[in-house]
Amino acid sequence: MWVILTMASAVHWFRKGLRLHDNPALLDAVQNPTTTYVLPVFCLDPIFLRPETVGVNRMNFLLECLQDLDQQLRKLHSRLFVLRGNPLEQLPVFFRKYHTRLLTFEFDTEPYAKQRDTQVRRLCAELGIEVRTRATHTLYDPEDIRRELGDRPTPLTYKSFYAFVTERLGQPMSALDAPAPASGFQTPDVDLDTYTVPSLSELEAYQGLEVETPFRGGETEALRRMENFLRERADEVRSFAKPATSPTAWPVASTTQLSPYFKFGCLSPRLFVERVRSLRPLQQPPVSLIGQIWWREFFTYVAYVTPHFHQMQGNPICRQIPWREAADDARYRAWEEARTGYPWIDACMVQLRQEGWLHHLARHAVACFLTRGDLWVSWERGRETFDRLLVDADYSLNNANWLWLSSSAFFHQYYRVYSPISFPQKYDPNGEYVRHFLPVLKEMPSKYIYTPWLAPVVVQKKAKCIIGEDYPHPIVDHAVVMRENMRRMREALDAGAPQRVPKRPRRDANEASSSSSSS
DNA sequence: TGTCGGGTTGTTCCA
DNA sequence: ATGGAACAACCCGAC
Repeated sequence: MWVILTMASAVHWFRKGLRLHDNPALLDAVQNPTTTYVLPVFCLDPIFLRPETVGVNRMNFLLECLQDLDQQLRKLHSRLFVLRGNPLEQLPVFFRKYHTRLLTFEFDTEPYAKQRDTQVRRLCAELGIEVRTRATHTLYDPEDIRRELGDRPTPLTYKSFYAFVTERLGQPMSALDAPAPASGFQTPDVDLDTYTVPSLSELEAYQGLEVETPFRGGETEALRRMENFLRERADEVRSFAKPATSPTAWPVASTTQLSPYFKFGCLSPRLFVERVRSLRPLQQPPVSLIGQIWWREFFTYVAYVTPHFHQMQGNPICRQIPWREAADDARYRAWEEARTGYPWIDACMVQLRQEGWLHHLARHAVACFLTRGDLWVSWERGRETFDRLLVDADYSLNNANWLWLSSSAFFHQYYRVYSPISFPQKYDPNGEYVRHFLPVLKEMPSKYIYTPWLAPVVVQKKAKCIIGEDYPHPIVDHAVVMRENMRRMREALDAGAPQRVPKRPRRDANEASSSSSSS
């Protein structure tokens, strides 16, 4: 113990980036010449230890990531130190105990992380600890993009973002290897029985909650899944076109399902891009597999530089739309609890709750239904549900996609509405997906699987599913509310966009100029 | 403060 | 059966 107390240490703080490969901040700690020991740390922040915020499926996934990380580190004769509590309180105690001189971590763009990390930096300055960070959650450092953009406005379309970044920044950095066993990775052999990775049952708030997700956390699993997909489904990788994949494929999904691993950084996007590029010829962005990583890049960047990105109020790129009052939440609850009476929507919501994952187009369908399509409930509420239930819930991507689907930002063709009936019909005419996730409809004839309320009573009886008793009546009439909502959207745009020039009137130039000469 | 082409992933109807 | 137009008409970015 005396020895340890006199030797300086470097701490690598894992938050996301839960991997050993392509982790330059970890390598900075390992290779730092003025410190003897490396202490890999994760801090279980109580702000995330609540099932109302982080659902049981994602919490379990996180703990599995930490277990895997610990095991991988032990192969390097190191280990993971798991601190419990607010990092601003726990880290300094740890720093003093182990004479920390250097702190490294992966740069994080999220608002909570930004303010937390600012405080940690301040604290380190007081303690005389050097801080080094690396931006490795995305292909590029968002600060590099911001610097290149200079005074230009933030690109709000995929194409303009992609064109600008590829032209100005060229290829992303290549992925780095994990630290080798002989890399000088030294971790003191102390506190063996403390700072261990907890099991789910040790987290009080999660006791008694059942884990249903099929996703197993960790870098090892991420790499295995990626290599497996590249090997077994190479043709699909080459021809991959996201809009052409099926949202009803189950149990073998039509996509890679790597999103939970990207969310926690179990898998480096740079490594993924390099590995996919080894297969040729490839489909091109935006629909290609690499194109998907660019969507992540685009949304992460815009979320980073946009104030109040997670809400309508004060968000400069968000349409101001008078969504239904928050107090009137019967519709929201029906949606979240899979009781809308539209089998396609409800089946999706059951899969979301059980597995913590939905195909991208299924997310589109339920998001459109909750907001501009049918229920006219604020996208912020749907965002909260996704944030709690998705194993892959990511601040930037989740908010961006809700902005998109509610046609609040990025996407503006609000008259394109997903039908909860004909949309799933083209992928799954027999409704196998619905029958699996809503067993109450298992016996319903295919003709009525998406519209069971239209089935004659004898058919309902024969299927052992009486609408109104065993399965609810539709909460709204899609054909009717869709029209109403389009009109509402039109009104909201007229009211909220004074700079907008109405197309219809356009009488003459004089009138237009006199009405707009306000300053 | 114009114009126009295009926007990862709509639906319905008709030929 | 598949492909194209009507539906109603948005905003962004490039010129």
